[in-house]
Amino acid sequence: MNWVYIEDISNFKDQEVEIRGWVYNKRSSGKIRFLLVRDGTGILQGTIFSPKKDSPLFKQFDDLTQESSIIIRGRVREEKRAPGGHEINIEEINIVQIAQEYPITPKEHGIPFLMEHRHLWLRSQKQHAVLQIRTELVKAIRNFFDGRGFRLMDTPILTPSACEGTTTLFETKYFDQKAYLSQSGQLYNEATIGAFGKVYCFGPTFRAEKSKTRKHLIEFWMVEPEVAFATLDDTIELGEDLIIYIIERILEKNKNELKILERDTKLLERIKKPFPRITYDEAQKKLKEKGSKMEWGDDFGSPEETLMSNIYDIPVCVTHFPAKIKAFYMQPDSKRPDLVLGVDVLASEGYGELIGGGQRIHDLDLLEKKIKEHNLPRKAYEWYLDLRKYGSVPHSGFGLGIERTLSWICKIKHIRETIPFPRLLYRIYP
RNA sequence: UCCUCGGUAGCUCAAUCGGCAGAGCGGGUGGCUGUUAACCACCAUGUUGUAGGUUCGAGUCCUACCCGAGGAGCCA
Repeated sequence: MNWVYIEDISNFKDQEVEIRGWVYNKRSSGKIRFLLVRDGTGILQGTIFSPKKDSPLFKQFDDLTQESSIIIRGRVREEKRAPGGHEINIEEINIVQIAQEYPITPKEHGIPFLMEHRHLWLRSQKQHAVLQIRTELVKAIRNFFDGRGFRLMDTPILTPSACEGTTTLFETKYFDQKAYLSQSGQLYNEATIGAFGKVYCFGPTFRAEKSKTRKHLIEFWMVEPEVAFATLDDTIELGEDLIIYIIERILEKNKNELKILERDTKLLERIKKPFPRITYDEAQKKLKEKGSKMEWGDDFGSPEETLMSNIYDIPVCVTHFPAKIKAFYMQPDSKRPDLVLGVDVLASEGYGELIGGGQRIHDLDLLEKKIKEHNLPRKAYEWYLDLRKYGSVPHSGFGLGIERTLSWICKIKHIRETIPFPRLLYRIYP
């Protein structure tokens, strides 16, 4: 018999097929029974029809519990009354396992309970839809960079010291030395561009910050392109192109998932290039007018990010930040040395920073000076300084947070639902 | 780390002034030939987060602790 997946069911009209999956729900009405089966690709309604009450199929149906694993066989029909428009007349049920009483019922549950059952919660429709979009998002990102000739460079997760020094790192043992979990692959990719020209890394990132908000994960995924000879403007344009490519791709491939999530796709459809650009100076002034207490020299707070996304209905690029609120490697603006050539791309609809990046310092003397100013251990950065000794070039890049981007596209309230097993402050189970 | 809120049946919640701990879902039993989180009838379900205190009497008041949620700072 023909084992098929539910997503392909419309190709098997009036044919005998086999479906392997789990009981999503069941209903009965006297001599007709309805079985909703889930197989990871969709949900299909099966019917059992019998004039006799003591039919063996009915007995099997009655034994089934929510999430029991089964293999069913029968003929596929088009059926307007069935959810999804297709239905299977069940002729045979093969019970793989009768599930114990399933904790997640088709009613409401609280967040603590669902988080405790994350391993099962993934089976629910909305969670399934978000993660389905996640796989498409990752594929889109890879296609985008591969299609533009970027080389994938996997940067190390175990690193000998702080990449940026400022944020908190997870410390671990490396035999008889200390090591830290990576919080960015950027510095390493500033080396690989010397070998490959344009590169990207895509991997997990760890931040031991005690952040407890809907925008933070302790472990998250980030894609970081880096391009030799690229300026700030080049990197902004690359970021815009990437975001637009992702959106177009998901709008095309994930119509069904976006519908399940009740996402208003009009807000995504109107995102076009170029994104509005605003300097830090202008942004600070504008925010002050709108009632923010932010002074020149302060970094954007959460209320400021929200204010910004109320002003614009597509993502906005903020550039030219005060040097003192940004990382040591950022290239100063030649006209205003107190500013750096950095960019933050803030999402629309209040989803915060999607991209952070900019142009890096390529001058050896300047970089040495900055390392000293930031009290960083010079020895750890010897290799990084080497890159400025042997054919140094202006170069730029950025990092885009996968989960932030996904929560924005799906309009999910909390970032914890955008990764199968979120690592959060105070939660590492399951 | 700080601020705010919460913890009662498997789940979601209710319980008036401190006075018998209860409803829906889920589970069980029966009914129904097109259900859409089906419906109808009946049945069972409790260390009220933990420890102590006040009181004739505590889910309710007090103290400490534990766990969780929302937010801030920091960031992608």
